[in-house]
Amino acid sequence: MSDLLERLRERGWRMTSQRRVVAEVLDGDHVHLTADEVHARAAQRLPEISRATVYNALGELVSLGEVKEVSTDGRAKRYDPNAHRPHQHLVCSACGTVRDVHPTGNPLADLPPDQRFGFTISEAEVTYRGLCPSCV
Amino acid sequence: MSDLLERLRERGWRMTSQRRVVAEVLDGDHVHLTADEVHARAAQRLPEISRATVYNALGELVSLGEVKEVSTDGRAKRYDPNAHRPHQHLVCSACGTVRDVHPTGNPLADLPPDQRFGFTISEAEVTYRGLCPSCV
DNA sequence: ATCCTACGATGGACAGAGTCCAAGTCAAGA
DNA sequence: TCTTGACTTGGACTCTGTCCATCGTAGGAT
Repeated sequence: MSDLLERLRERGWRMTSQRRVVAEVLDGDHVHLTADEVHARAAQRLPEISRATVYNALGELVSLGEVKEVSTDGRAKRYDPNAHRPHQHLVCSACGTVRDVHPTGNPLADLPPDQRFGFTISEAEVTYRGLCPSCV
Repeated sequence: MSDLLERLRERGWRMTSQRRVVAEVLDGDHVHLTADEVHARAAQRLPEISRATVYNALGELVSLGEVKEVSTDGRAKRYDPNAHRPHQHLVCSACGTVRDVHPTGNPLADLPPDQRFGFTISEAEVTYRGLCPSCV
């Protein structure tokens, strides 16, 4: 079944029903749920799961590198399980929908040394904003 | 004196002591303050200025296009008065410092049509993350 | 210079997102 | 099956931001 569950088990993540449900909710492509959305979906299967547990599990998945946090709008963070293939995000300014996209080129290469100001740069995050087909 | 103040006056922005102080605090280069930081600095000069007023003024400056909102970390938004020259941001993952940078190339051009999924894209925001010289 | 009034400021209540903690529960190894 | 350290719970708390009724004032009118 789920690759994510497999990997977590292999890495010795203590499996509880709560963690399983959170991981299952996040599994898949083009998933960009907020913590509250994850909680709501998890609660459909496990009604008494608490918000704190969801936050804990999400935080651990992020630490493990299995999920990426995405702040698209300065409001709730979204959690993106597609952490293993580098990609960027396309965000609808109206409805907030998020899509994974794969631009050509490497944005890191576009930052010349004299623009790095002594920073040790580790990543470049690109967010494309516009209106999605349903919102035009 | 301040270009920003000049422009605001010309555009008929009703000038109050509070608004003046907020605009003065924001004036300058490489300024990326949070609303609370703006409030703290404004309060040094005008002790009774309220948080609501700062938020109102910031919101209006953003609507007027004189200031850009930047969410670098999913926490407090930062306000960037350098709204007239397009630029991107370099953020220290440790201390949160933000620098304006000017990458070469146009990130919008790096998103091929088949990666636009019917969106009408209006901008591309690039955030470079890494460690600043003081945090390495 | 003074008056008017619509627009702006105030602060306190409220809301949304997230963190923390003490106490209870349970996964998984012995 | 037992044990125990790790996990979960829910409520209190923090931080960021918004809302609103009331009060104050900038700046045009006189």
